[in-house]
Amino acid sequence: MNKPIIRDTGTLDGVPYVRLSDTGNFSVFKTFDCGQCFRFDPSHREGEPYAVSGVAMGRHVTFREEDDGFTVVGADEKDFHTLWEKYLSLDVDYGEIDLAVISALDEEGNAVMRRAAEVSAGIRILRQEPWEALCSFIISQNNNIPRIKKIISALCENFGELTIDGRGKAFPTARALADAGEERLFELKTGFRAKYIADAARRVADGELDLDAVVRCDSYAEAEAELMKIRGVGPKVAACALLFGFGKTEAYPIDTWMKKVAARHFKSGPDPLKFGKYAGVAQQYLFYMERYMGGGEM
DNA sequence: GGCCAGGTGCGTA
DNA sequence: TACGCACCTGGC
Repeated sequence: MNKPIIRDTGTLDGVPYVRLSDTGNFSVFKTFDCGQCFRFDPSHREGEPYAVSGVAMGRHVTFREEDDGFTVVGADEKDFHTLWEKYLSLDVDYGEIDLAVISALDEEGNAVMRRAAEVSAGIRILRQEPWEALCSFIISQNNNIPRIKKIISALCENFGELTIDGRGKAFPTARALADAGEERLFELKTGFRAKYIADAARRVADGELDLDAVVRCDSYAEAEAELMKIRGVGPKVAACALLFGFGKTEAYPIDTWMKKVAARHFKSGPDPLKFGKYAGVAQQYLFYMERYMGGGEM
């Protein structure tokens, strides 16, 4: 695979930026539109190239599409290499993964996967911070995306630290949410999830649950079991957290959309084990096709 | 006004 | 083990 090439660096109104080319088929739009993260929103003006802005890794940042790549605003060259290249999974060969996921099933299944990979081309599985991903997907249960974003934004506003450039609030630490307590969390409209967030925050803050150990854990079953000790974390929430925050690309979250796509396109399954290490990417392609492309009809 | 939203825990057979 | 059902809340 080609490594991204840095075309230009500089500052605009005192804010550093890095412009990149040779980023493969990477799509800012699809990556941030596919429901894997909840702290970014479109920020371009009408008629301008698509851009999203938000806070991740404790920094305020903008990703803007360019004709030959994209620009990161709010980062210098060093930030790009130490933070965003990994965050955006630009070090991963998606060409190779695509080939693997569209040849993992039988003939009929492969045709569906080819279509899903085609409409999802450019999506990257983000490597979000473990605690943020875990907490976010606890909030996501039995909930819709606008409200999920609203709740997370309220948590950040109330309990998050200011970003280093002072333009936003970081995702609150587990300690901050543990100290806030269930009642304060409930007041921020988290609903029945307040006790779940409080339980997760307490376990992490107390060191009872070591998130870094879960990241390092080679066994998916063990990692999943560890997260599922938290009240309110079932297989779906665990899988989402592990996929989007713990680097477990074999995680295969099955939600209502995946049930729809299975019913629509497959007699049974598909069997995630057939996708092996890249089940999570296959899942995201199928999910995106069903959720955002109306099921992938031509 | 009832149903649903990227589920989970709990009670019941 | 396998269901059905309640659950906070906001939008349609």
